[in-house]
Amino acid sequence: MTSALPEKYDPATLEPAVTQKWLQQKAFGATPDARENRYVVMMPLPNVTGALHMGHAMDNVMQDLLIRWHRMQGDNTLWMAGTDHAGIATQSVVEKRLKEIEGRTRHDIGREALVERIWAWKEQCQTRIVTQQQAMGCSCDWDRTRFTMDAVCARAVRHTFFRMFRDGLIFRGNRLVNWDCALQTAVADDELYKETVQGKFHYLRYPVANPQAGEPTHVHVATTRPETMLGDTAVAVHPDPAGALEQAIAEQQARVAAATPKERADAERELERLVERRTSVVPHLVQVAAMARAGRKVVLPLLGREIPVVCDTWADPTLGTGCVKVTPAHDPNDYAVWQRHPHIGAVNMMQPDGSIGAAGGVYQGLDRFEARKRILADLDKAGLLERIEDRAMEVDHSDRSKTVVEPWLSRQWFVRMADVEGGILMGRGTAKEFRSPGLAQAALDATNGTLPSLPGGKPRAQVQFHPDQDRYRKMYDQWLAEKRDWCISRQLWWGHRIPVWRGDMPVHKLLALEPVLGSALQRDDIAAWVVTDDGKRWSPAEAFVALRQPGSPAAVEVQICFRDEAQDAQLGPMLQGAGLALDPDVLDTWFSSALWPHSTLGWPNPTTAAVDAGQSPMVTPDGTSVLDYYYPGSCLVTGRDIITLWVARMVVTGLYNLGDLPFRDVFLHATILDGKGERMSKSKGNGIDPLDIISRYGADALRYIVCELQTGTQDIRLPVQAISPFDSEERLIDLATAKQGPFVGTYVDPKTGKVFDLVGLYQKEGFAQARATSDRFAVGANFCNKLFNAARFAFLNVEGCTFRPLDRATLPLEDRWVLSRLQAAVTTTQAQLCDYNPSAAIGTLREFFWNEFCDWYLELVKPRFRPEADPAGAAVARQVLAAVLDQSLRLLHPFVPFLTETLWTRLDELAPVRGIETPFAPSKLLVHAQWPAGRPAWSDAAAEEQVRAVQQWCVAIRETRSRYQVAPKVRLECRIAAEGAVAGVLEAAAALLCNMAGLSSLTVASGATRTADSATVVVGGARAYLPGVVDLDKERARLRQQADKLRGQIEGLARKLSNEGFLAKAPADVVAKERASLEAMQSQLATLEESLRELG
RNA sequence: GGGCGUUUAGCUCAGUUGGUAGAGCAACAGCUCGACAAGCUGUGGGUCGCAGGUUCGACUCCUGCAACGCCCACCA
Repeated sequence: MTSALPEKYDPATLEPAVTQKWLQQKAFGATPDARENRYVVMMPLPNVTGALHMGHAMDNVMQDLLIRWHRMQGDNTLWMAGTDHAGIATQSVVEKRLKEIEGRTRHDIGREALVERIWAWKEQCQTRIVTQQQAMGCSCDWDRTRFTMDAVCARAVRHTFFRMFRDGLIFRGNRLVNWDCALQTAVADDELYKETVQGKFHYLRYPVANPQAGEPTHVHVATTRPETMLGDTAVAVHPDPAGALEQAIAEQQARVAAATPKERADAERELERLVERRTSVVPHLVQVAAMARAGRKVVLPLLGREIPVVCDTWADPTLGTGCVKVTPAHDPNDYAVWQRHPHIGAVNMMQPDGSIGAAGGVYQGLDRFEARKRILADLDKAGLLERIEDRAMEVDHSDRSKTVVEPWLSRQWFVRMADVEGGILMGRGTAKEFRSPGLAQAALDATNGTLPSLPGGKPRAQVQFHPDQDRYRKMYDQWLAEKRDWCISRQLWWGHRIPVWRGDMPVHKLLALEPVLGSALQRDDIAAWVVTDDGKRWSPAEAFVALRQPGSPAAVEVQICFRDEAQDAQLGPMLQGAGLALDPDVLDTWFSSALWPHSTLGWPNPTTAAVDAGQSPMVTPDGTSVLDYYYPGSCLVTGRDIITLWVARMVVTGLYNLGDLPFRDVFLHATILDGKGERMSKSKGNGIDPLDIISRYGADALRYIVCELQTGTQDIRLPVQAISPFDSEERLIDLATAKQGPFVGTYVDPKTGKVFDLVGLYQKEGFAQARATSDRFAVGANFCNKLFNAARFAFLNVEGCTFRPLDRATLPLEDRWVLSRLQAAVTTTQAQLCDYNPSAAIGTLREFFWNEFCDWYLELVKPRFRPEADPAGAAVARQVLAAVLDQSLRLLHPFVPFLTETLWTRLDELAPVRGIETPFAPSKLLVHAQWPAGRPAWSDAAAEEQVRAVQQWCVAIRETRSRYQVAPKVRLECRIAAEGAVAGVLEAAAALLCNMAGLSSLTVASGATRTADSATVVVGGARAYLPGVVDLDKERARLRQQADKLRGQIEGLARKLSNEGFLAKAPADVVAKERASLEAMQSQLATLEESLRELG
């Protein structure tokens, strides 16, 4: 069977056939074997929130590039694929659609129905994602694909939670969280974004309770969120307002003194403002501070609750009124005040849905924004609203629901990231066990090379960031250094349920249970804690002792976690009988993705991992597990936006569970932006589907461009147009200027005013689906077309090629040259890939293949394939051609795998054995072919030098022809006046030059003379005459122009070389180089001048 | 407010340790010559954001400024 190529390059038919072939042959499967060298990449698992966009394409292509490159280098290569359930993100997408399309909320349909819909959505997304990845050529081991909520991952989550819980690293605390009132869940700091809103700053007056003579009757406070006053538990004032203000004034004076003229005015204005407060504010504050010390109170307006005045340095006499209302349950700073003054207490005035709770008195039930209006109106009526100022504010919004988040006091689960007393045992029970001060510290040590050595004394590996180690490590370090506790509970319906049974229990009941519980709780698959209201935490054994002491609390909370899920069913009923219930919350999605590098490999026990039907086993017949073989991995490829969210957490859990890093290298690729410079994202609806690009340009073109775009750390702006679905003729709509439509990912066509759908999610709603396109990818398609056609030409000529050992020294010039250039390309490409520079690597290959191989070599060898040419020469040319094509296909394969694989098959049919001195290693599939090694022996400086001369002459002659508009078909006679080495080279290469420059004959003689109608071509110090090209005026002008340009350059160089400073201080080799180049120019100028004299 | 990044041809971007600026696309002129018009051949185009400094010499190093972007913190 032959695989003859079609006449035209057509990726749309070629690529699916290749995909099918790869998948059928399971070409990407990974199985542990005897090889020591392995290469493992864990795919940054896409969320099942929609289709992939170009940002994912970048991520996937970079990984595939590295994977294919390493696979060809002979590494045992695993690329693990999979998807993330993405708790809040997925649930909110499904909820949003429910709202948009059906106008219903999750509460309308209920928990079960919603979860069911999310599963259906997940299946749909996952199918689409895998389709997209396979269309892009991702060479993942598809038989090991995981999902963060599948049985294998779920078990790892469970075990990790259990271990951390048992180690006391997971705890439940009453903390202020960012509350999303729309989704009704806590969200992490990094799930927030800022938005500037026009808000108002309200000055309120709180009456003093029973004011005494000489005391102010009111205390003034200011707030942007007046409704939070319902939760106020104190008013704070600085303990020493006068002193604090004086200090601020002194600091400002110093600033004025040091200010640049430009800053001075502002600094002085600020100083004046502060000085003015000495009289306008401080006397009042001093009185208030005295009242605070006297234990005086103020009356909370509207509610009539008396609240204390406290002294706290949080209240800043330089700002606002100098006094602050304290709302511990709804403001992080006020929360801190509460921690310093526990007696003031905290009042949570808000319900989970953002409405006012029971503490809000008559305002109960109102939405917070409605309550704000009513409260302001009522305060105004009571004469307690001093004034209102407009003010622009940066307000936190939830990334998922796009609504304002509220700081909200609630009980949540946390992972302790800070150092703990006695440290933490990392990798417990493994050979790599070590002790770390804390989880965050372990991750910091991992990038600083300060992890303790392995038990044998060998130093541990260190995480390295590429391509800018310093910059990205700084980001990572800065974030981790805060060691902030990680809030892991989410009040969602979609995710891993928190596996803790808990409930309040009267102490006498707990103590009565000791005989039963005592022994059970010592098992190593059960962990339990007893927690008191005031935050004490005891192990059960400690609790049984402590709770018998006098003064112990009457009730405590009991928390129990089982290591294995099955125990929930077995022992749950008993716990329920004792008044405990399974925590209703689910885990933060990052908790499961943090485990990805080992959960996917079957940790904690690959032998018993419940893989899906049809998947590859986790353990080979000889007993090697994928976890042992493939962990730790090699390289993590991702965008810099999740260094903190994900990278750091994977390092933490890898060290904690296994005592070893999940990867050594982190490759951070560029971010893809849209035409407006905004990051592509699913939630913004500006992400374009790689399949749209593929359908127009092909996956190889997409990959080529994505590689070319990845230069270093530069973000990539990708202007995108939609192809109008409303016209029969193609019409492009610029997405940077088109207005957004009603739903995410829909836009309005400016011409027809009709809405179209770019993300393909609203067909059912009747919106026409539009494909996106970007002409940037045409460049990639052009390259593929060139590759295709060059190969086609080669195939016309290599048929019947047989291998016989060639002696390079005897090969014709052009053959030695192309092998030398190939060798250079191999070495350079390898270095650039090692350097994580795909753009440079594909640039090198393009340059070699197109500008050297196609433009010169193919043209140079063509004569040898003509029927009248020497058959022996043709045979050698065939062999060299096949060999260079072979190596080129291998080199290009990681970049443009589909086309190269297709061409490889054909090449194998036409010339099964290829090589120069010895045959290259064969392979049926290019995927598994051996990567070209550098062959220093193929470097041939002499051949390169000679071909360079041919090229220079050729270009110079072509330029002359072009200037005189000599038709390409017209073959010119050429006489070159040259001697010595130059003449030798030209004589040897005369045939090549005639062929390339369209010459009928070439004579090289020291005494060559021009005819009257000759054009003159000057290269270096030699001259060529092209008779028959007459126009003496034009010729003179041309030569003069050349000479003038040269004179300018010579003048500059001469000036430099006459500069004594340069001669004295510049390195000798630089001076020598400049001298040589000056001499060369002078020689060429002399020749030009002589030519001009000849013309008269 | 703190930290980081970017600014080079009309566009998108390269430019490794300082030695007079490169590519692709676009533009212009000419080519249907047996692989390729998604191509071939040739041409034009830049005060390297601005101002100083170091140096014999600065796109490159230092300082300041401007514009744009990102991250972190804060905002009663």
